Amino acid sequence: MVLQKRLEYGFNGYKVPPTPRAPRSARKRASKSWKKNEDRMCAFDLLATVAGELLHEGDKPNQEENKVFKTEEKDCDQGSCNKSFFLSEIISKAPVSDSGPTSGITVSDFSQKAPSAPRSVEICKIEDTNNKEMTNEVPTNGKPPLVNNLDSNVNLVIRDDDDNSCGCTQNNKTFGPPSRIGDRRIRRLLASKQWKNCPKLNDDYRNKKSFYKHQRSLRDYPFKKRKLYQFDNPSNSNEDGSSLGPTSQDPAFQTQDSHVKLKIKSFRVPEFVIEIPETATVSSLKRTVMEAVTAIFSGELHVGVMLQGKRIRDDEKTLLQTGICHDNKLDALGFTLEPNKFQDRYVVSPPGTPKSLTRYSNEVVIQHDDASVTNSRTIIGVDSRELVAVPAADSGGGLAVVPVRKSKHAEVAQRRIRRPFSVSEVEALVEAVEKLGTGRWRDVKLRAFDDAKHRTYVDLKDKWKTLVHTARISPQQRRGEPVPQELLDRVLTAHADAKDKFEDGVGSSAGKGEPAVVGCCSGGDGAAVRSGVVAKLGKSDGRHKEHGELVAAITMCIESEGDESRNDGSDSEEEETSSNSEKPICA
DNA sequence: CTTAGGG
DNA sequence: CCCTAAG
Repeated sequence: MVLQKRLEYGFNGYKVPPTPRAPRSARKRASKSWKKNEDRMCAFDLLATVAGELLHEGDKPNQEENKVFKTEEKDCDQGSCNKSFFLSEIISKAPVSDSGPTSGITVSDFSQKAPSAPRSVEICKIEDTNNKEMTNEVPTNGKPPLVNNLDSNVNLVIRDDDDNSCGCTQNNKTFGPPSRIGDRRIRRLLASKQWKNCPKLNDDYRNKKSFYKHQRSLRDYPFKKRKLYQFDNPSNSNEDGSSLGPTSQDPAFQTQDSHVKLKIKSFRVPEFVIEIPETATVSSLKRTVMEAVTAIFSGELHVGVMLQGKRIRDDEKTLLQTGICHDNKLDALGFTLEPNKFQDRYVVSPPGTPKSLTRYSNEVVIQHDDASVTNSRTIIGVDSRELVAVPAADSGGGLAVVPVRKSKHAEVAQRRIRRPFSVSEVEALVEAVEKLGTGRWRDVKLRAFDDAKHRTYVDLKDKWKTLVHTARISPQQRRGEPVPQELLDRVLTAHADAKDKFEDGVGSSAGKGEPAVVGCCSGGDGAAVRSGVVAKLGKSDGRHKEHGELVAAITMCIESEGDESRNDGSDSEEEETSSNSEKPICA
């Protein structure tokens, strides 16, 4: 199930290695499988997860959860809450024909919304993807409480209600340090019950172990089969508090005869701004949007439940008691996702200086260095967020997501995003290798990429590898931003030199460098074009950083939906992943 | 930590 | 890019 999968992959969309540190094999597996879903919007499933589990958990309240939710106590009812994402969820009997175009992520602009829109479900947008009237009939089978219809659809739409500034600020601090990892947060939501009495779940390996174990059991439990507590039995809570054993909760699963099935057909992300150069590729755009959206949901989120426009504060109440299960109006039930105000902050450097956005919650920094690039910028942010200046440490041009891991614990090892080498970088690399030869990547790094923190010597070595490969194939087979033929020729030469040196001890330059190959490369007008590029590029001062110009700053590397799997494979080919559409989006 | 290669 | 076996 997606749900399970998502849990494994974590909140921010990146794979989450098995608990503390799993065997390489396992991690590798996870990594592999993840790649295939890399471009998928995971927030979607995530939300589904939240919603589903929320209900599930709702039946059996627990302290841990209370802590979490109390954070939002001071909430929207006072019109003070800013930044809450309303998830309007409805249950309709409309047969699911097809989610159609609405399915998936829709980025829409809600900026038009009335500033004073009351924080009620009314403002929630409900998408009827089928254009059918949404009804919320209660099952006629006489079953009272739960609106449960296997055929029912639930449209979940996220509405950004940011008009009111949030007053629910640091309350959370009172309730203990929130998890920084969204993924972890979710897990806590899922199995918080079991952790009620476990104060330091983060540090205890064994606990973690059992925790995950239990979690798995939870996840594996067929979603539709999960039962909800129908009766709020005080004694239950007691049991909860006294038991950590996974099995202690099981009875809950079997008590009910009716359950709620939620199906999210679509949702919208809160308003945010993205600005990318016109020369960016469509795939770049996609990636950018993806990252932005992912970022929004990757942090810690607070979940609130609203019924009839009213916020349900009592977490101890059962769904039944709150009436959630009864006559649900179409939009009666709503969820609010509220990013932790302090964790979900983006860091934007002052205008004029390189833009950088930081998301602490998932410890990913999105940076953009446009010191010399005026026409390309990427802004990802959520309005009314706390902004903090942060030095743009990244020297490479373009947008980059740099994992910033501060916690020494076994953190999720996120795959670095692809950051195609710009022509200027290639040039710098070639230049360095020409002097140092291959095999001294450390030196190459120091010499030419010392200030490019995101380029490790391994990266350089890899790049060289692909460069050699690129130089050997025909121009038509190359992808990404074309590398000037001149550079490729030098690559082959340098490579041959190094080879000679090693094999024959002969240090002749040029000479025997695969003639056939060279011929292949220089042939065709492609080379001419590239030459032109070279000319324009001119001599750089050896520093690639100053030449983001060519690389439309957005080094986004979207593997186009179709052939994404190709790239992640072995040789990460050249630049702009989406070589297929290197043409400007407009003009 | 670096290299060198396979994936 | 990642992961690793070897220096």
